[in-house]
Amino acid sequence: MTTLKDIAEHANVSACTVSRYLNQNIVVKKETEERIQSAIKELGYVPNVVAKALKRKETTNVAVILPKINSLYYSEITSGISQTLGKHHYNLFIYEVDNLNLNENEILQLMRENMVAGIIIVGLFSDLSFKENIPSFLECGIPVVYANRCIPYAGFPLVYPDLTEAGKIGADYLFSKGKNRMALIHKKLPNDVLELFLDGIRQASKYEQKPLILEINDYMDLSKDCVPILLQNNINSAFVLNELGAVNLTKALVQADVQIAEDIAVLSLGNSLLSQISTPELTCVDLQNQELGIKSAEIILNEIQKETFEPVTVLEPFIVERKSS
Amino acid sequence: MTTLKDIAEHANVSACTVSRYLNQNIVVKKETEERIQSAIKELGYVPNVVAKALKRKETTNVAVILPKINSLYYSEITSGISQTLGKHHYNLFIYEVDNLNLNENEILQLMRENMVAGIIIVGLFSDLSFKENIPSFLECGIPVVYANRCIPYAGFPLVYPDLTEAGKIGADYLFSKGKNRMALIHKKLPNDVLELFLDGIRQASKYEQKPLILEINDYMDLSKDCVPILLQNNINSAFVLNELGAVNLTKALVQADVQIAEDIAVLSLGNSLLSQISTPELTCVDLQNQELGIKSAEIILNEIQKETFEPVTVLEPFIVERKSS
DNA sequence: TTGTAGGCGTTATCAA
DNA sequence: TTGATAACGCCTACAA
Repeated sequence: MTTLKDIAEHANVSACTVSRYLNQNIVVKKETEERIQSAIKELGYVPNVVAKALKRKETTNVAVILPKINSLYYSEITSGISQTLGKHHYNLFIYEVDNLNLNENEILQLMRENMVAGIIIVGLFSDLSFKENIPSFLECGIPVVYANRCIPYAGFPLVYPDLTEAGKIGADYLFSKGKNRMALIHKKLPNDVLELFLDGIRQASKYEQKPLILEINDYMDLSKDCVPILLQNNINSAFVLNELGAVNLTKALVQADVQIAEDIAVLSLGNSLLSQISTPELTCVDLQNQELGIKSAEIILNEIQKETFEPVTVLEPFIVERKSS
Repeated sequence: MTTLKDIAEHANVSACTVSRYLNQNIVVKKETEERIQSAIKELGYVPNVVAKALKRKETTNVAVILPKINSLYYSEITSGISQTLGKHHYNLFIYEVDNLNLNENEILQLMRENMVAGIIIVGLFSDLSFKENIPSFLECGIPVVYANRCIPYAGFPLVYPDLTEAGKIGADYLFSKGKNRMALIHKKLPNDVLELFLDGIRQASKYEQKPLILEINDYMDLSKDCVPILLQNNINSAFVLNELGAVNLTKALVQADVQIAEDIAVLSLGNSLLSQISTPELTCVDLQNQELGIKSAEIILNEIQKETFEPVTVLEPFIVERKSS
């Protein structure tokens, strides 16, 4: 393994000259530079990032902590993060909490052991895991971004989509299509998060409409447990706050001979491949997952490098019109 | 930051005793052990993995190199890898080649700089990137697993699904449903890979059937460019070697009033959420993506720790029956 | 513009 | 069973 010292000897300079030349673009005599360069090529020198990290007490590794990677939702966010980190020559660690079998303190220990430069915690917007642990992360001097959770600012940077705006533009859109009896369908969202959407819907309807709120779960048969309720209540639009739920509900409606869009419009929250390949293709509110990742990464890099950060970054959702409404 | 030395002083032993106690379970006097333990708790010691890596000249970080993470295909594989690495206390670096803007040599350099313990290269089975570079990885002493590519053994471990078997069981299944005029539809698969499937199909049909081979791409309108061909040729089953392609073809067929399963059976290659939410739900050949990840990780860990490896690991695909055939 | 020397936190070697 | 010492490869005062 070729080291800096080898290069130095081969180029007849000191190790520190090589180091400075390599790291800080500090001015070096032209002739020296050439000698160093050719030594590097000749000996095939590759800097040792680990040694550098030990000395500088900081790595260029950023950890992303998420429930699981194998979902379009999380992998889109991750992709945004990966893009941005890559551009800045940072490496990306992935920690899947669901697979790791570690509690939050053990994960903190893992982060410290590995001297990660920063941590991006990503969850569902209904999920608050790690929130209580962030102060201990910060105490250790590890920058954190808490992504995708809509909570009040509490001392660490937040990045999340504007769920009230999502509710508003969703409702606005459905009303504009003449749909005035809306069902708001969600999958185990806690009340405070649901309230964000409802706020938006109230704004859009000027408080004149109250959507029918329906909670679904993985074990329900939507055909039996959901569609009849919609029909009995003369619902003509369903705003589904869960993309897979929207796809499945659409299926159930089609099965029940409901005309999607004409009879009941379906609007899904989230714009992944799922909405696109559903039959009919789903109109949706795009929450900008990839952008969420990009922003999260930008913020953590700022924290790492400049030690300052935007406290709260809110992403604006938008409608993508397709066939289901 | 508390170091090993601090613990040593606090426990009145030498640093090396602490180190040995922590790492190798080497016998230590009960009393000493207790002193060390309490010092660790009292001072809140967290080992420094970076320093350890420098000294030992090896990290516990494994790099996964893949085209992009935001697809169900790659994220399932990644999830399998992540699971296994996590169990063995290894960390997972993700490098998205499509986002990285680096050529293969630069990526090699990145791996070396970071002293990764091993590399898992994941691609489509039709893609051979990095193949030529693997010898240089190995020269540097970095273990590599080349996952998902069906090539002859060439000195480094391979993990891939048995595509011939996939062709065989797919064809067997379709024949068993009385479908004797098959179209084999693929998306820019090179001939050698296509040939693997065809081999399997020949085995199943005892060389009596020749499927109609059709190549699709992202810019085609399947309704116009594909469905008519199937109808003109009296095709009654479509084996689609691309999951999204299968979903889209199914849509196009439904649009053309073709009865899926009765008129034309659709069989997709790959069993992600896409097949499940398609209408009708797609019968498919499951290639065991997650298992592919698990196996790849197991093999790289063996390479790293025991310096031996299974040369070739082949995964057996199986049919998952749903509604489309 | 360049060099010297010491240390980042850990482990390996050798000796006790 | 334990300790002293010297590295691992790099960076950074400080000095020249």
